[in-house]
Amino acid sequence: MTQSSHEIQAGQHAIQDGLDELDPLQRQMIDFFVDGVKVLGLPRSIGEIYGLLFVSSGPLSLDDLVHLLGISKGSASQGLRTLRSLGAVREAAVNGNGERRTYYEPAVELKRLVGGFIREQIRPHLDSGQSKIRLLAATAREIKDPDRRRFANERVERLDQWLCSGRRVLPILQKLLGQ
Amino acid sequence: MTQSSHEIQAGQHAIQDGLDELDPLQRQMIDFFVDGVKVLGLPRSIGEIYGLLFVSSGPLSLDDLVHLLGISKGSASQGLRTLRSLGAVREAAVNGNGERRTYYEPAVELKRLVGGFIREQIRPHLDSGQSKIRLLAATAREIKDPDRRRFANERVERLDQWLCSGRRVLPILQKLLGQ
DNA sequence: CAACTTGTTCAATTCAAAATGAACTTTTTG
DNA sequence: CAAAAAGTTCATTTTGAATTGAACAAGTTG
Repeated sequence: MTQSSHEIQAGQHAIQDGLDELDPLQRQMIDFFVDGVKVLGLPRSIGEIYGLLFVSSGPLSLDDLVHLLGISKGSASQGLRTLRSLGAVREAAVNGNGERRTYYEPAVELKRLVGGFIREQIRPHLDSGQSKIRLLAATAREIKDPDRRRFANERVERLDQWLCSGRRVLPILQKLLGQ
Repeated sequence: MTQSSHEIQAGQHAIQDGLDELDPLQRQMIDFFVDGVKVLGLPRSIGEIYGLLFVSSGPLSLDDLVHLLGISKGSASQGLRTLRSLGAVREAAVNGNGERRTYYEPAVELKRLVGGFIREQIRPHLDSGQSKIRLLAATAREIKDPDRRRFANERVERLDQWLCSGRRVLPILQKLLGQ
């Protein structure tokens, strides 16, 4: 009786892998998140996965996602990895008896989601931006012509200000969304 | 003497359309912005255009961009359109005599850039999100089973809170970056 | 008005990112 | 230990978005 539980878990699918034994609400919600993650520059499959978890009242396994969404095991695995790294899903405590697969449920607190996104997607870019600015500054210093050099320095300085503003704002943003 | 001026303008190119008579600083800066706009989900060409304008001490015409960056007239035109709509680029007052083409210079105040991005890219998504949530709410109301309906309403309500938080934060963000 | 110049539009093409699926590792269990 | 289940990895394929380029305004000039 290895696979008895996932039928009970969220109660929405049979064994066949047709991609659409989803009810209207589930589809709408998935669409919502597909669009949502696109805005954030994340792949559609991640929106589908998170969306389905978000409308489901119980946790789902990788297999559930594969069957219900009709996506490949590869996509599901990678998608879950990313969502885990963002802190957008967590492993659900396994209720079951001799249950070996892991079940996932969504993190639904905006604070946590925003925090994860900032940590994983924004900060790294700010950091790499910072180091690119250092290189730019070095290159600007090499310029012979004084006028051109002054102008270049001005612009590099401007970039630096932008990044600083960004850094300053992030924690505030996080705090404001965490109310 | 229709094209005498653009040589003087920013002083960096001959008539030939080789894509790289760019100096190291220009290339580095363009790379910086190519990466930057990718994060924002905008196409590479837009990063190239804005980046080149940003390092140039004088305004540039569409033709200048085409020649210096080695991109098509189509890309340059579309890119400029987007940048204009974002308020990231403005037409420069034409100094010249009988000059017919328009020259562009970058907006370099973070406030303006962020403002344009919010107005053009974020707000529309928040709005369409809002209306999708209304549809979701309607669908949720249709659910027969009381428990499932209650859960669905909870989740839809949660989404609504997210969007509200987003709306609340945007103006604050804008103010903070506009210091 | 005919020959240019400047810029836009949009169907066709190109290309990078995402999805697939088969091979692989690890763990379980009879 | 063999067979099966759960999940990961990664080379190939797919697909959607960006880019191209040719056709098309619109405006200018002799």
